Amino acid sequence: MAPRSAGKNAESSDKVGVICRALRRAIIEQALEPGAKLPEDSLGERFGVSRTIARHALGQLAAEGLVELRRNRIAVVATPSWQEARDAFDIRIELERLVVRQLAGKLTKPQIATLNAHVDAEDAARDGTDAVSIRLATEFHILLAHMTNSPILVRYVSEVAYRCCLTLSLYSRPHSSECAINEHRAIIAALVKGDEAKVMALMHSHLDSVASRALVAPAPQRGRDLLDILAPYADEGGSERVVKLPKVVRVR
Amino acid sequence: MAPRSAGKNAESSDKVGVICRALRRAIIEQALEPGAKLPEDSLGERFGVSRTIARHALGQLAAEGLVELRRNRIAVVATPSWQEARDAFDIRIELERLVVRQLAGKLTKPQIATLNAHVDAEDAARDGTDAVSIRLATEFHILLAHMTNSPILVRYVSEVAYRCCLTLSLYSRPHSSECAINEHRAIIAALVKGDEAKVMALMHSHLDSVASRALVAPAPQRGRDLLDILAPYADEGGSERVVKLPKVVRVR
DNA sequence: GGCCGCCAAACTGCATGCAATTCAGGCGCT
DNA sequence: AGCGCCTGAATTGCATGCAGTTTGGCGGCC
Repeated sequence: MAPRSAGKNAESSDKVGVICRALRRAIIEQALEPGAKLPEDSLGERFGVSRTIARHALGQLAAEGLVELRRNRIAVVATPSWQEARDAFDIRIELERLVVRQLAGKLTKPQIATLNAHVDAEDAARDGTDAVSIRLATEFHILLAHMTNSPILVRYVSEVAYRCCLTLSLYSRPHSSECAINEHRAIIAALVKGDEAKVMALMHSHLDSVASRALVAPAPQRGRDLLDILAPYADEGGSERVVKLPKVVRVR
Repeated sequence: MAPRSAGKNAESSDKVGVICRALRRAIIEQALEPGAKLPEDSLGERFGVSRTIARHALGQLAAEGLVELRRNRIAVVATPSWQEARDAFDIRIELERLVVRQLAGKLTKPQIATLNAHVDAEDAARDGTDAVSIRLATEFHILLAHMTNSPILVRYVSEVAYRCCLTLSLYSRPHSSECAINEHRAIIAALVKGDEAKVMALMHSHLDSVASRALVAPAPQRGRDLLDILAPYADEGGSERVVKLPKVVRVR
């Protein structure tokens, strides 16, 4: 219970951080869809900074996997493959099991209140847009991570949760949030009760159900995926082996 | 076994990537100790690039937790607290259990050969410097992660493994590698045999033993830790509440 | 001697400029 | 009409320059 460093991470007080946070939020609220272009100029202009800063922000987001950066090409919002989405959920399950394992029976009263308040907010937002519900649902998990007081865990859970959001907006159109909210409440209850095994199982099944609701089919063909299919053949090895094909595929 | 995208990540073909890799390696080989200063100028000069690029590289490494970036201050190699070290190992254990779970019984012959060759290399390096053994031991784990063909898993395992290296160089001076090598061999054997539960247990105990060998004591006082102890009291909240104290503490 | 404040050097924060590359659309050819 | 080339506009890669901040050491003062 001893307060560890809740330290601000590297990006939190400068303009780069502002841009990162704004873009992250735009991405998880699906205002920016996967594949959306992010030119440095436009970003810089929009946020009132120079390209240098916008570029740096894109670098950070790329390191988090939210943005794809290819040399000499416009940055785009990442478009994870179905398999990557699945992988992200697998990792997320393990990380969040770790979170609730550390938290079981150790929550303070104010923490419990905070969690309940958050779920209430999720409830209240049920008749709002999907974007907001998704964001709130994700933030619930990040909130839990924060309560471990482990900056590393916070970072990884946040990142992977954002990535999962991204895949949700790619592979699952309808978002039914009521059940998720109930599951959140169940998790809080089990955490308070301190039943470690139970809460780990709950979290597991919660995430697993979100994942399987979202990632139902391997969906080999969906939307603009032709390039994804081609990608593995094109980017193998270090030496820019380029697949030569007639320019048939056109994105957007 | 279908080959997924083994895609190069964002940083791998430009000068930024070169600097990042060089610094990462220098850090895990302890050529750069925790706390070492990394001025943008010097880096740029050393690598023949401008400050802009060096700065960008530092940003990436900061995102990975290897470097600490404080506004208007020289970047330094990260100095994780003991608790952060412990957290990193906890996360690492979960992630690597996931790795070997995915890999159990699914290794191809060439993969097995690669792994064996690597452990042989570890063996051969036993009478070299500690730095090299540590690096090789870490690379064994990253090699395993690569074989899952999951770029996300590779990224997280690599990051957290590097962080653990960093803590090793902080909190544990002597490095006994023989047992680690044997444990690596045992893991390979169990992977080949396909015994999922066994290999997960092996990996768990392997990492746990490394961790407990390294992080024996809570070590509240060790080296330069005064600042770490003070940190939680100083950096709480967003608004730069600075602890005012006579300049007694001096680092280096 | 020890402590405080000041000042120059060092360093970062950021914008801008130039070269190189990619992109898009039009033109000519078949 | 369809296909390919070619050119200008858009965009990135990177270095440099300037302004603001920190650092560390020197001199003065107690």
